[in-house]
Amino acid sequence: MDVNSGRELTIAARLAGSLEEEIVAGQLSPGQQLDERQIAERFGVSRTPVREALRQLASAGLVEMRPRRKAVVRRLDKQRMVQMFEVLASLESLAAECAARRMSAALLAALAEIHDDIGRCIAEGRPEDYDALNYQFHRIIYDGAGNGYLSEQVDLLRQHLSPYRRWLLQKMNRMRQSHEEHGRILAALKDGDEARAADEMRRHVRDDDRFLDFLMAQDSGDG
Amino acid sequence: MDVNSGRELTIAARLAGSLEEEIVAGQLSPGQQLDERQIAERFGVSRTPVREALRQLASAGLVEMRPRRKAVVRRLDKQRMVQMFEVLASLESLAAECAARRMSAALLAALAEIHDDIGRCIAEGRPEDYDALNYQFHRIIYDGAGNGYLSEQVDLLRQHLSPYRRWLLQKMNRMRQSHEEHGRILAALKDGDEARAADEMRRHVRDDDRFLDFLMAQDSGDG
DNA sequence: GATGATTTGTACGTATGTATA
DNA sequence: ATATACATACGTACAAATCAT
Repeated sequence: MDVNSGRELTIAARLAGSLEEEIVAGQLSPGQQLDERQIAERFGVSRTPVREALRQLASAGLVEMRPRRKAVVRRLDKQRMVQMFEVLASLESLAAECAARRMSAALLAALAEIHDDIGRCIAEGRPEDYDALNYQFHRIIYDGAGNGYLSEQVDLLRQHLSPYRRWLLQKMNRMRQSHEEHGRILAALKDGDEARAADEMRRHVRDDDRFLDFLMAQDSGDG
Repeated sequence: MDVNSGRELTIAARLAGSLEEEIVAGQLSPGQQLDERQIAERFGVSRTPVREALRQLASAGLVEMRPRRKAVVRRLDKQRMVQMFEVLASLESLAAECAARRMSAALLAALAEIHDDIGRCIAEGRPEDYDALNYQFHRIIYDGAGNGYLSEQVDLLRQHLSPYRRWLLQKMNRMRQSHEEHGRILAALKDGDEARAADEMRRHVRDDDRFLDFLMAQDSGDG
């Protein structure tokens, strides 16, 4: 959870982490303005570390900063979101491909276990646990890919998309279908079939994309 | 060159751009320490915007900042570099795949022209122009992919790798082979063959990767 | 459109932590 | 190991620009 509490980081770094969490969790919603002074007061610090944290988040793509304007939580339009899902699908697909080649037996077992957990979570009607378990499923595949850089990038991208993904999953119950897809990915990994693993994963993530497309066509899109 | 001179950006933003250019161009080499005060003096500003610029670059992955230490230009170890090339190959492959589907005839013509330019550049022995032309070749494919986010991400990744790529190309003459590979990519795009375009592109970028691997095994690796 | 209030951008001083003799 | 030198981290002050009236 609070990754920063242990080590003695700078205030700016802690702020960046906290703000990032709030954005990802949806407490700070896209389009919202971020007042430096207000944030500084809220955290009981001066504006200097706040500014540095904001600039860091801006560089990470979570907020937008224009020269003399308030920073705002970045608002993704439909097109960009679809584009990001397209890239996410490609990266996850790469991860699955690498994992099929390099994944350890232990990790594979852990993956199977998470898959079962998700199955139980759905059967017993506890959708609130789904998000975390789903993340773990994918996370294990990143780890199994043995590519730390890929891991970081995919993680970042998922974080950026998470506010919207959450909204997506809230509105429609895609969990059942998603779980079946997980099953196919798992099977491909067990077989060590790189191409099939990559393909199933790409399809899996792209289904989320199509859903999003469908949903945003219903809600009148943003500005 | 100085993209920022036109608009009225903040000093911090200008600094971030300038420092990024210097890092990418190799004027600031990996591992080098960045002294806030020294940079501030060099650009004739105070340390505040320098700090913000450094934090931005840190978030972008170009420099490393640890709490009370000097910021240093990020030094990529061999393993990480290989991992980054692996991701780059995947993203470029995705771009080629999308481009095969969506690329306009005009862009395709431009691509063919650049390809010929590169051919001339090699034939006439002007290797100094190669880098820029090579970048243009790839750049046109990103544009043709019609995915702005992908474009940005690939661009960023190439920038991060460019110091090492430059060193790579200086040491060995891979241009001729690279040009042949470009030819195959171009042909696949003309045929509108998504799978082949993606595959050729992945192979093309991975060849750079293997080269790097080979080279770094010769020079005694860094610490 | 002009003016005042608010907010961002930059400079600088002090405190705290790091490296070194 | 202690102390000295030094660089960073943060806070505060002021200037410049934006927004609202």
